[in-house]
Amino acid sequence: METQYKEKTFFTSKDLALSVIGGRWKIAIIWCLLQQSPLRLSEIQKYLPDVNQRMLIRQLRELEEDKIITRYVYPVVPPKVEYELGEIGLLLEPVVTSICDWGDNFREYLEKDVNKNQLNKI
Amino acid sequence: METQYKEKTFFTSKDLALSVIGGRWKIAIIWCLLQQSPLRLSEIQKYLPDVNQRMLIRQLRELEEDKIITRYVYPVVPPKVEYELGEIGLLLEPVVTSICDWGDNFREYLEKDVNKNQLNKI
DNA sequence: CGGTATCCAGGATGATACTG
DNA sequence: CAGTATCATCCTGGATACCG
Repeated sequence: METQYKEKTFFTSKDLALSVIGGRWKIAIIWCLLQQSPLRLSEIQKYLPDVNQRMLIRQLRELEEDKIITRYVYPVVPPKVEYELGEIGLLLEPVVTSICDWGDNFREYLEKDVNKNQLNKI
Repeated sequence: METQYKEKTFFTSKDLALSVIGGRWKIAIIWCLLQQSPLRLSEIQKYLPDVNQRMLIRQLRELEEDKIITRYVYPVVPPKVEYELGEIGLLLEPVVTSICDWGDNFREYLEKDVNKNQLNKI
């Protein structure tokens, strides 16, 4: 999902939000930066081993473009770059928290379901 | 994004949640069903005119598979099908709400930004 | 270290037409 | 109405090579 709000004029709040945070790995990236901040690219990669580097960088760039995160480049050798949530990015904490909470509920729900099925087999 | 939790063994809560609700239009669909329920396919399409029918149906099927929504088929002519959030799907309300709230914040943030840029031009 | 460039493959998404 | 089938396109992922 690409950033689109610059080209469109009308958006509901959910459409606007989803156009920014709906990308494949964006919530995961924001989750990382809520755990620890700032983070270097290599550190984000440790948090998210399933994301390949190219995709990770793409999503980071898009988040940067939308001012969700800030990218700090230190002019040193070897290069050092740090990522950090910006003002509006930090406000995503309730979104990430509610998603994680629901994930917990869903896990319990799945386990209840497993138990039910096992009972049915008796 | 496809449902994956059936094949994988280890998941953080966020990964589990995202594997279920991370699909391109799933949050939007859930948003619809929180506005009004039950809904027929054609009604969801009115809520979400940007989603093509094939994709909408796919995402509905995946959500059904994961027990987030329930699909009721009435054996009438012409066909009548209704969609409704299930027990665990209803618990997604805080997720959708927090996303909408953030969207509002982001919109304000963008407008502040526009004003700043206009001031800079003076 | 933190990228970019390229190629290739597969899956996700979209547009359109068609059907029971 | 609620889909399915088909075809085209875009997004994503993996591997690799290379650079400042």
